[in-house]
Amino acid sequence: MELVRESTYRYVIPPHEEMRVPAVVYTTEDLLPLLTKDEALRQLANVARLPGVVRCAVGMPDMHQGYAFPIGTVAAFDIEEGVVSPGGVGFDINCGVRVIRTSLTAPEVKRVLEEIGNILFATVPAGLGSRGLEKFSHKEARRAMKKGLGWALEKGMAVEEDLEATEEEGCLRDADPQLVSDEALDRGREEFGTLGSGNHFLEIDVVEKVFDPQKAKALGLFEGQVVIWIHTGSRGLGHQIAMDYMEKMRPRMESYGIPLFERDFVSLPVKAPQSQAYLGAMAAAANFAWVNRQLITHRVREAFSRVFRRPWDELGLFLLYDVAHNIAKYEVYEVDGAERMFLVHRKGATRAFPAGHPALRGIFREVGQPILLPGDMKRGSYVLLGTDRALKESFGSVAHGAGRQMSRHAAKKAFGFKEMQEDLAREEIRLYAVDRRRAQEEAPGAYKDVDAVVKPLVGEGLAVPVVRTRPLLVIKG
DNA sequence: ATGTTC
Repeated sequence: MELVRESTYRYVIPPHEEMRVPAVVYTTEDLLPLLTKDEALRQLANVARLPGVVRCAVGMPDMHQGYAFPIGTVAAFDIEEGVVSPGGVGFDINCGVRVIRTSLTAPEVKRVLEEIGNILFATVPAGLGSRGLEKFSHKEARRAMKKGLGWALEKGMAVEEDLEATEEEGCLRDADPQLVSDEALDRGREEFGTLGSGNHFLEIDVVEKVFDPQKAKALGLFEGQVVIWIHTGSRGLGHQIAMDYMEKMRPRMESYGIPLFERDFVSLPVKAPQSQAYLGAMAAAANFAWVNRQLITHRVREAFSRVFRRPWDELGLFLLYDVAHNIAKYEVYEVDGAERMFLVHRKGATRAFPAGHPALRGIFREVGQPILLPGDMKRGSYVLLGTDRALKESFGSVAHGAGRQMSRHAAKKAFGFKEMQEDLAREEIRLYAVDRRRAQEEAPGAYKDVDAVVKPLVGEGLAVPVVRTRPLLVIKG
């Protein structure tokens, strides 16, 4: 696969064979060997072969092989000529990240860290197959999927500020819960407010470095501050919807003359009825995921309130922001000199809108949209801001995390749980894990260095760093 | 990622 270096951190696969547009990859020389060790570049070239793909297929520095589209991909499709692809969204629909601010400092929280950790570990269901504390009726589950965070607001488990600080205000209006299968709905009903497993986590971090004091202040962030990270998605519900619609859409591809590059590389024209149905069900799963992260937020607020014996708002536990990194949405871009609506797929990629963007609410319209970019449980995570450059080059998108550099299998063999826990303890990081063997797959060494992943994004002007945080306490499924 | 098997 020919990869041409066009600038320091921007590489291009020129269109060849049936590629309709180039593929662009943001990376560093150091990360380049990781990009070529699997099928990710070939998969990205396949994305560039799909009908109606515009400008370029974009690969991020955390890109690696996935089912169909690589994880770490952004691609936009023309509404008339283009396609929608469930494999361009991923199985965990609206997997995403949120950060809760606090007005607490590290020393204040360290004194009670064990108590908070024990409460959170007991009250936030985590692990594979974990069930929520409450099983909702079919009707209630459908209402939640239709209304997203508006539903949590009604239930007294969210405040208005939470909606303002969430991408799409936590609700895709196209959601149609009637398009969600009974099987998917039944899985979802038991999964409200659960963390899940794999790379999902709940973390208490401290802001260890401020890159931009003015922007940090505008976002309510300061050095030494305690913040909480939540990474989870739509659990079995989204997974079931993705599978259901791949099965429905696959047999229709031939009649539209769309090639099937691999089993899960399913796509149909945006206008096809099956595509529209997928988008309605996908939106329902996305809304469910926002509710899921909100219910966990509610538990976090309760835990802090209990330990500090003060209401959560007095402790400053407001939402910094919530971003989706597995989703497809209609967005406006300028392509070939004209502004139009496109269907943007982000799979393992985070939206990165700049200040002034009409989709942003409140303070974010002035400052820009926070990009929440988690690293690993030892080296920490970044908060950055979107830029005009990202809007012009990468469909307002950047990477979604450090990205794996080691397979799950290899990581499990390389890292024992106890040595990992001890290694973290030396850094004063407390680790809780439901499944120890599964946690081994998530060892820091299994991930790329988050600093290295952020470097090309900042270097090419797609994002501006605001703060870096480091973990004090980690909960894994 | 996922009732650990698409």
